[in-house]
Amino acid sequence: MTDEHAAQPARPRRQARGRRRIEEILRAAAVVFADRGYDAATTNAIAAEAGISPGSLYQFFRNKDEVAKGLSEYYAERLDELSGTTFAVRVGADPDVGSLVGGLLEQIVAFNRAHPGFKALFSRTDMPAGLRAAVAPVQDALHARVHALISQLLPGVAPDESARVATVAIQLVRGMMPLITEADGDEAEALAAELHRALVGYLSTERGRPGAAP
Amino acid sequence: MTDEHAAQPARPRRQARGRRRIEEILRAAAVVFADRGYDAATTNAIAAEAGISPGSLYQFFRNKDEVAKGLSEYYAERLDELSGTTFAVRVGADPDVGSLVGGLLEQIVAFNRAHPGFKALFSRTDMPAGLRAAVAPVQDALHARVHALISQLLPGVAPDESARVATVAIQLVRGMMPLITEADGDEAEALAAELHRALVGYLSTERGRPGAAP
DNA sequence: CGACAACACGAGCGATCACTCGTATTCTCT
DNA sequence: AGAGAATACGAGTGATCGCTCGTGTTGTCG
Repeated sequence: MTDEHAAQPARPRRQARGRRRIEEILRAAAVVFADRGYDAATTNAIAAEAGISPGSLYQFFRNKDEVAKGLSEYYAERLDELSGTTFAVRVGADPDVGSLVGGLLEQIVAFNRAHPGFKALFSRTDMPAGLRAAVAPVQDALHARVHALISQLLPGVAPDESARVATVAIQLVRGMMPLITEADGDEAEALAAELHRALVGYLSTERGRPGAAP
Repeated sequence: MTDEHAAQPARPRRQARGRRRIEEILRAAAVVFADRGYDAATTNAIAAEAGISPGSLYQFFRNKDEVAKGLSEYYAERLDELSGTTFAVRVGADPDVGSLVGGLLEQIVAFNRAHPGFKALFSRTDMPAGLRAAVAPVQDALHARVHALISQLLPGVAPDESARVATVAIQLVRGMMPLITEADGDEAEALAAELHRALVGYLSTERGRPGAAP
């Protein structure tokens, strides 16, 4: 939520009250995005949820896309907190793909449940241009992390191929996440288990030197 | 595009001209949905693309959601044409999952390329309520077909589990399709190959009686 | 305290969009 | 031919929404 290197128009020195407001607005935005989706969410509804006036929202965010950007940066920080424990797994000589993916998936599902607004910003297959631009940096950061992990898992694979594998793995998870988070209890567990199968199956397929087809 | 059993308000007896207009409107809707997405598509833009006035569009469709519904039914018919050749595969005693999935995938990718509006209606993870309702019948029909196929592929699996497998398989494809259709040439091929790996890997994982781990 | 900036308000502006309505033209059926 | 239905037009309506602006309040710093 910190705000580095600004653009040309001098940005205000935030007071403590203002910083609290920003947090509150992002919390409200998450709520509204979560249950109406980004397009249907109105800035007035976000302001109302935050308990402030529409004008006040624009004291802190230039427009709706900037709110989405702020929220996505917030999520990026929350993900960074996980990365120390989750993504920074040291893969040994003989990695157990199943339990590795299992542990990761469990945390990712938990994260999505804990942050219902997350999938409104990240788990969309088609995004309006403004939203896409707002979340792109965070998407890229996530991809870099997953790519690093995949590279360790598939040591012999060329970087551009492992980058593609990372893209695909992320996309598979993104596609399934709405199904999982919207299902209840047992069905959610079962769907998560299916996603686990899919990922493990995917990452375990032969990917050797060209020419070898079993 | 035929129109069965109407609701209570008596529907007009369509003339040949009207039937042609409906086709033209759906074609226009596909174009506009494809390059702006459903939410950003305006009914006036659809009318303009179809070369008619906004009022004329509403001679044939009650509202925007009905246009989406009409288009999704059109796509359903196109998919039905494929089903004779594609989905009605007789699975032998020893099915080759790889080539089966490969053949299917090839046709599905081709279908998505040939019908750019398709993914705007079907490959979204979050849909506005009206759109969801409009495409639900077609989604269900597609699910039934895939489920039938999966049941043949996984003979020992209980119906509710194979239904879930069908849901997951469809979702994996839906998630990947935008990536594939928006990539160009080689990258699209590579991504399709990755999706193929993922599906085959997924459908080939052990799913037997509990307790048996290789 | 004085002054200046940050924060806050909420009515309302301008633009957009789904959809309507009055009217005119074309088709179909007898 | 003539009547009624279907098709066609397009300016316009009502509602929504992102965002602004004038004004007032609170915090900060000397």
